[in-house]
Amino acid sequence: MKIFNTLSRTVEEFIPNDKKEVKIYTCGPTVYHYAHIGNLRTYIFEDILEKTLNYLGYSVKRVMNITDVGHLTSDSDSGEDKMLKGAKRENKTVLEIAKFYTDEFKKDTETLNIKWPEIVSNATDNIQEYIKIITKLLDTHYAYLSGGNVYFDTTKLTDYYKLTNHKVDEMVTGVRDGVEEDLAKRNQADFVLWFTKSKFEDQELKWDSPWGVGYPGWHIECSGISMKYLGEYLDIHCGGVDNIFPHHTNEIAQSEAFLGHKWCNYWIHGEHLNDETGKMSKSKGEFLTVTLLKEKGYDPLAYRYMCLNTSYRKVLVFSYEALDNASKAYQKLKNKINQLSDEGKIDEVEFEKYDQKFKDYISDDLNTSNALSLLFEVLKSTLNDATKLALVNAWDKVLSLDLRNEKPEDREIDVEFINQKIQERDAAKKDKNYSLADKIRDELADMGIILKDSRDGTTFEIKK
RNA sequence: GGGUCUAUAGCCAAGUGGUAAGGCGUGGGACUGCAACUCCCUGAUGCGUUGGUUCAAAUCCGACUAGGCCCUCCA
Repeated sequence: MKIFNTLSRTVEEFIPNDKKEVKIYTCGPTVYHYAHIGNLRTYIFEDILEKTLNYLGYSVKRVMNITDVGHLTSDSDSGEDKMLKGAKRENKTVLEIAKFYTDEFKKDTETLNIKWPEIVSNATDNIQEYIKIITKLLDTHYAYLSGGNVYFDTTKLTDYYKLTNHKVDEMVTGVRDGVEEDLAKRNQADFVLWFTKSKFEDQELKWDSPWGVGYPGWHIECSGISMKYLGEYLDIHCGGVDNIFPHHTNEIAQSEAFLGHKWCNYWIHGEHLNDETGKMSKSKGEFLTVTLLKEKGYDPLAYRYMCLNTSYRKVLVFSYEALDNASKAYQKLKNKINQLSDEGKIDEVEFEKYDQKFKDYISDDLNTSNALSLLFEVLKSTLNDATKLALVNAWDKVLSLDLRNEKPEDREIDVEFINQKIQERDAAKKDKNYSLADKIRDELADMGIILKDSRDGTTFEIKK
């Protein structure tokens, strides 16, 4: 497989440390509010990555964190603690908020057919890991104590900026409004590993540590959780592009200083979903959630389709026009598939030929756009239905678009009743009583039963 | 100011040196009582502008224009 590595800014051949099992760490959500669909785009991309690796024969061990402790808390930041803000907003404790929004996030991922990682760990469940790492960093002088906090000394590294190509001298502090310089730091780029002093006096969650009661800095959680579950050598670390700096830059710094060797070989970042004005945020413009899409009558998987129609490395601009576009295409795609019959024998030779093409596309830096085009090509081809369906079923393991409507077995369907209605309508049609015929059709439609007239008679389909 | 990315038809979008995939929409047709669904046909002498390299450029190089993102909250 070929994949774009942010470390080299080129597409590289993917070579895992262990041929059999690929170790992936993905940065999870901060659970202080509902996720918007832009947040979810990143998880869709990571889901495709994991399933692509599976499809190509690798087994994957994937770990994700849930940030359930306020981690804004740099003294150089005047923002608010997001977790605390969420708790205040809803009159709950931080942990209650975390639990609630973790569950909501999980529901959203299920709706979008995103596989929940094998291991998901809360930031607050791994405090001892962070303490272990920080202790060693202090012993080896990569870290220092100042003003009650533990800082990482970035000048101890020669390649601190290897992920971003930033130049130290050109860095500007306080570009964003309200950012102040932290005077306890030795160097501008240093960052906090452990807090005991913060301007946020009401931080709820605190733990004892060798440096006093406090809480971890926000970069240390990912390093700690990753190394705890995946060991010293990581294959892939993912996240949204916004994490490249400072979060991933600092993760590399502290992890490699701790380990004494290279930590992760491939850094893969998903681009954002923007709106017309730029970056999507929870406080600006319409708060686009999965629930909102449903309320507006969209199938959430149409959004997944929209994401798969382009590269994970390109900014996607959200518009209802684009979503309508994707919805229509997705619906038509499913219609085409659901009129195929299971009859016939699978043409193994053709199956292999097309399946190889599919693998070539998805292993080309996850080119899902071409994979979808190939799907349309197959449906248009002269292959028999059984072969087409076999390909659809196989590829949907990666695409996860529910391409075949499940038979609605969970719903009681009175086939007798429907057939009787169809007969009534046929009779009405024969009498040219079209108003009655249309009335019957509309009534059934209201019940979610869609009639389809064809040369061979009328059939019906149950809408989910 | 520094870093980084993007610009292809009304819309989404593939394409990484060999003469512009695919989808949506539009228009026409088949089917139909009418719809819906499905099927067939239909669109860029041109890929932000402009120089250059080359037998050959959407693809490589330079300049310019427009825009996004990052530069200590962030997917």
